[in-house]
Amino acid sequence: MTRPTSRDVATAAGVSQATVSLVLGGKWPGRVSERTASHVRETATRLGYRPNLAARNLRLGSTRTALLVVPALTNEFFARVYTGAARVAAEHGFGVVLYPSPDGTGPARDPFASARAALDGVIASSMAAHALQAIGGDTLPLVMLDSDPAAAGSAAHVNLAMADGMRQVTEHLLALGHRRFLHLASAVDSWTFHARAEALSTLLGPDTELRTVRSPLTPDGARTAMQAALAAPQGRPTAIVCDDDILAAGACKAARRLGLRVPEDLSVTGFDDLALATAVEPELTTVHLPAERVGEQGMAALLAVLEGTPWTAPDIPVTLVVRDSTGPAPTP
Amino acid sequence: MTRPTSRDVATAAGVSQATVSLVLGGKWPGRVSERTASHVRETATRLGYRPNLAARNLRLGSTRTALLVVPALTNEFFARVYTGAARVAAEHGFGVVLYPSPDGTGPARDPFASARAALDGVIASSMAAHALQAIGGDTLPLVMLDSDPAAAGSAAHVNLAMADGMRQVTEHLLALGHRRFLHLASAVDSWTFHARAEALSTLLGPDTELRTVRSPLTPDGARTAMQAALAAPQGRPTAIVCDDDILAAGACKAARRLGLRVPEDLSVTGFDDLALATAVEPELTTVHLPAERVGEQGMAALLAVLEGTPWTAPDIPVTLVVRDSTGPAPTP
DNA sequence: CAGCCGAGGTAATACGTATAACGTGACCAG
DNA sequence: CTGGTCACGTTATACGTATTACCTCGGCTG
Repeated sequence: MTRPTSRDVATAAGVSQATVSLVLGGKWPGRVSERTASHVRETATRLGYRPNLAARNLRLGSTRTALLVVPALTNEFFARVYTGAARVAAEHGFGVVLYPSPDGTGPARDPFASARAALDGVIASSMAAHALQAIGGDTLPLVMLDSDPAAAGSAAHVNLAMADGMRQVTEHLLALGHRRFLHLASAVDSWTFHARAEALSTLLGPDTELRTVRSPLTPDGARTAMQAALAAPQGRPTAIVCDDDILAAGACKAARRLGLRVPEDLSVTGFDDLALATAVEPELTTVHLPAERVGEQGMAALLAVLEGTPWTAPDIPVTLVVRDSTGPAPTP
Repeated sequence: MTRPTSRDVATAAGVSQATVSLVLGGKWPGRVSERTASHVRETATRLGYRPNLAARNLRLGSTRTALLVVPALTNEFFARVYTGAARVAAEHGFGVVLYPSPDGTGPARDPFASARAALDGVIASSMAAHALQAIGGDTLPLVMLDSDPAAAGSAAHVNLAMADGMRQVTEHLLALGHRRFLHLASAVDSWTFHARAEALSTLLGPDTELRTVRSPLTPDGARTAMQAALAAPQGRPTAIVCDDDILAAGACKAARRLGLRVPEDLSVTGFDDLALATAVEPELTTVHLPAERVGEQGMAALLAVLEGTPWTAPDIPVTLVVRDSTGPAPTP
């Protein structure tokens, strides 16, 4: 009725529990004869034996499980980060369990208890990193994703080359003749967005104009923000640099409602390169962020930390993908 | 150096380990004095004590952890299912760990080992349900999502009212005067899509025309499928019923490339009501599927099964959301 | 024939927790 | 003064596994 234990297998096979453990653990070269080994294996499968992970974890003192802290999985970017992390984890016999930190305000409840399993380490996305440290996450090996390198201190971190991405955006737009910019920025206050904003303002020359509007990461948020910004009496921006494809899509829509054509009257760029970017029309010019690679490197970094190996890696490169939402600046 | 155990707390507080366990477990009304209880609590926090989950799980014989098997998290629908399941789980002190079954072809590797923790139960989305049973998932309490009620047998299942959703779609389109339909169906061979196809073909009257084209769930897939279908010499369909918003968005795009306006020349409907549906233009008329509720009910069903309570619930209702991608059938 | 060795196993133990079963005084009733 | 009860804890044990240390016995060496 109840699940068979290694001892059940042992008695059924007429050997000791230790032998079962040795055989199934693959630790029997020279300790157990081939004959009994195969007999044990056969008995185990016959009984449908599955090792009790809780017991094994207790014994080994390690669960081979990492906690990934992300704001929201419904954001495709983080879903892809998870996918990458889970893949690398699986290759090393690790598992990944998720802790969604609501609204990027940091963990609402104790993530270490919420993860029902004991944890070997933590991978935290930028929005939650410091909040996590405050809770005491630093008692566990920690890897931070897209976090301020200065604040990260000694902790391993995996960053995207956000500033370089912004450089590619501005160079593209400047080459197209744009001089009046609107930065449609995320309302979330994380290093990622801070780094982008800073890069943008330093990259633009003195003969340019830059306004910034912050908006929640929803299409509606983008639309209302845009309406306010474009309705302003003074010279309209000709290029909208958005922190996110969702914002960019909303911006395109808002522009068209105001009678502006994209990209003829207005150029729009995004970040992330979500599936959305090629689903809308015009297809978005956007900075492709290799989200899976962020997850992969995050997990790789954690594995390195767990082994005691020092871990460093250059920022993950990002590339601007030019599509149909950007064009030459309109001539007045 | 190493993490403190309950025994460490006990010696530090000058009591026995059992007392620590009782106090921290909240089982001390009348067994421990208020004075020592608070002293123990204080010592525990001072030492930064965290219970070893592996040990607790072993002792209790339960991990309060469920496995959620879904095809891919990057599909917003399943990300939302997870979110709902995780919320209800958290309310009951449960955790949810994910097993992404690649391509809906079923688990590639043993999911029970991949989940590094012992499991209390499994919630499997339709695509993987039977594959899961084949592996031996039926040794664990099982809840199936969107699976064939006939095949589900005695297992608890949570289904969306797909047939009713399709009814709403067809009624809407028929009322608009459409008679020639194209079903842009998913290439995935699951009950969900089978149920929809069957519903569609039985709901359409004899004076109508229905063709079916299957396509992978990507924008490009939809585009090529559409091009083939609309280029056909015989009478073009005036309404495209898509199994998915992604397909619908692709269909709209393909139509426009062929010089057809949506919805004036061609009506398009979707399923799911993803964020995409309101991001594209025209905004999609689509069947809203309450994905979070699927997750919530799935978890609730599992909790009921674990308690031995019989669990049944009516199909989760779905509602057609009429937006801008459907309109009156063109008059020839 | 004593001694030894290696092959093939087994017995014992620890991991950290939750809980059932069992003290132990103090205080009070008889 | 004795027995009982209650308040407050403690001792002991089990969960299922991995691993260390030990055992046994046949064969081989000297």
